[in-house]
Amino acid sequence: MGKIDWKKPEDRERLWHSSSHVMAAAVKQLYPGTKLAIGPAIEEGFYYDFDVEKPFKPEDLEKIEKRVEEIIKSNERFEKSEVSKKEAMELFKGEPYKIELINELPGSKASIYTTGSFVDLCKGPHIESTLQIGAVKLLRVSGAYWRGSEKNKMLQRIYGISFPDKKQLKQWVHLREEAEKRNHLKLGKELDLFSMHAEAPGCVFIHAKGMVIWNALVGFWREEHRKAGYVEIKTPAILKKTLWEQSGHWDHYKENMYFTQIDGEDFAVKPMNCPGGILVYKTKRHSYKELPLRIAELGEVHRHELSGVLNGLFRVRKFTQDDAHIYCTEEQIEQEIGKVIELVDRFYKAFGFPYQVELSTRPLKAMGSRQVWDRAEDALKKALSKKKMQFKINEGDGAFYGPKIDFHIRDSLGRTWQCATIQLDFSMPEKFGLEYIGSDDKPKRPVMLHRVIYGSMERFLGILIEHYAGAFPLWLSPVQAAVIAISDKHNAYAEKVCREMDQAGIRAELDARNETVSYKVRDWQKQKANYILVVGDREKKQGTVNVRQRNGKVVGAVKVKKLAEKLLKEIESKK
RNA sequence: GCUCUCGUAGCUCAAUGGCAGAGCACGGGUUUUGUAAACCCGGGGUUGAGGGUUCAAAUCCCUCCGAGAGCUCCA
Repeated sequence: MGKIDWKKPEDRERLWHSSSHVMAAAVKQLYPGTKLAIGPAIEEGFYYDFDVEKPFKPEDLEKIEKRVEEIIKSNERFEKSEVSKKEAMELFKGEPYKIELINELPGSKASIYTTGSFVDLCKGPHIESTLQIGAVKLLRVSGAYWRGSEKNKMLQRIYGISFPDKKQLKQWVHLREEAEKRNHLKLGKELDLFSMHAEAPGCVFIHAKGMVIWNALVGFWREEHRKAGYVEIKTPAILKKTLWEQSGHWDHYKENMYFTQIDGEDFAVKPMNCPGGILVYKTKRHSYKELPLRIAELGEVHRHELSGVLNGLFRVRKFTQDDAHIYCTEEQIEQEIGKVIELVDRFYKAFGFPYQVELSTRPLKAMGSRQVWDRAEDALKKALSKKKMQFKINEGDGAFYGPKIDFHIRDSLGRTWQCATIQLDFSMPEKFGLEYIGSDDKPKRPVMLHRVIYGSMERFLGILIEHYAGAFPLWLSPVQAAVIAISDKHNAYAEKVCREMDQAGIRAELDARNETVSYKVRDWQKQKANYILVVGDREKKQGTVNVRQRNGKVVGAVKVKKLAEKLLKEIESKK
């Protein structure tokens, strides 16, 4: 019997796909009326979709898992055979989903796999025997639409994962528990960074400590944008319906917008910042000499997302975009894209995020001429190539008004997030009749570039919490130094140290509580303060603090001034 | 929006039809502390909301609200 090579993706796929068959077999044995849909291997594990009368309960999963284990032990072989479509139809009589699939098969044959008494329509490949599945765990059950369309019936999907041996399962479970410890909702509560309330579903309440991180992010953002030649504006949240009709949001985005009436007139809460920004652009005549105009806005937008898609800080209804709109000539597109790419790279390097780039091109229903699109796509490609960027092309995935570049960062849990995006827009300038005066004294239409880097401040904060597991680098950390007085005799000195650190520009917090040193050290360690400074008689006499690093290492006595200098350097380095 | 699961003190959780509890946190006191939890005492609840079944409901049923995991969606 061949060995499963865990490192080979194709072997994992064989194992998982086979496991899904075994699970389907178990379900069929336990619930004979069940209709089978499909059961593929996925990135991590497998699932099988079932059409059942009653949805599975968690207890059912245990039962199914037990039966799966029994089937595995019985050493069933995976046997492939080819039958005619007609035979297949006969074989899968009473399985409407399989019949639908058979009907769509090209040619006259169908490939089937038999495992014991279980038969499935399947191309394979599979493992040889169920004995090769060393350990299985069924993870969860959820609804899933047949063929992924909400118009179809909702089936019951069971997710699972399997391994060649039990030890690997144990490791995997352990890893998952570790990952769960960095869950941003949990850490957000423990570290007092933010909260969410039933009174405002999908909205975030950012606490004082969370705001420290937020402001550090904004500070970095402002500094980098200033250096990159941006100016910053602020536009209102509530704007008249007529503006949204003009921008096209009324037609295309109404479902996701919040509305209100004031003095008998309709208003909408902005879901995007561009129309407001455009009004600012239009307050005066612009010359070609001013272009490119880079106008940034930390814009708070509201989008009425479906209740089921809300997800902690990752998907919210009210969020802050680190938006910017660049108005430029067509000739300037390439250069401007290049500059945005550089900016994005600088940001992600600062946080240690690896990222991938995707380019989305002209969709079927596109606005503007093919030539303009070709030039625009060309400009995007050239800008990427010039930066020696590897990128994936998503044909036809662009917005209707222009092609776009997306940046996907990978977080510590291995999930990818689309954060930064650069979108070319020929549509808005048209709709709003934007102009600049060219060197020939004739009015011209500028191209508009929409871009974000963090994407959403709220989501980026969530990603950072998990990325760093709550242990923020010094420049972002809410409490950079906690000063612990050994007894209340030392409170005055501790307070002095705290003040000195504070005046040097370090976020220091005094802990003069009537508790033991151990208690306070433990507390600050849990709060992930970067440095814990213990002061008692010795330190008071020498004008020092006793430094303990976040990793638990006690460095020893350091003069207050020296420590402040060292920390400032560390903050400066953003490490 | 759809499917499943969940909602008990500020937090983490217990109580499975029969007196709503524990630890932490919080308040008061003792203690004056040297690097991951000192000790004693105390306050704290319309069990998410509303309705129903029952002699009796945190527990069973229905509706609503909220959350989590998925599905669908994602300018």
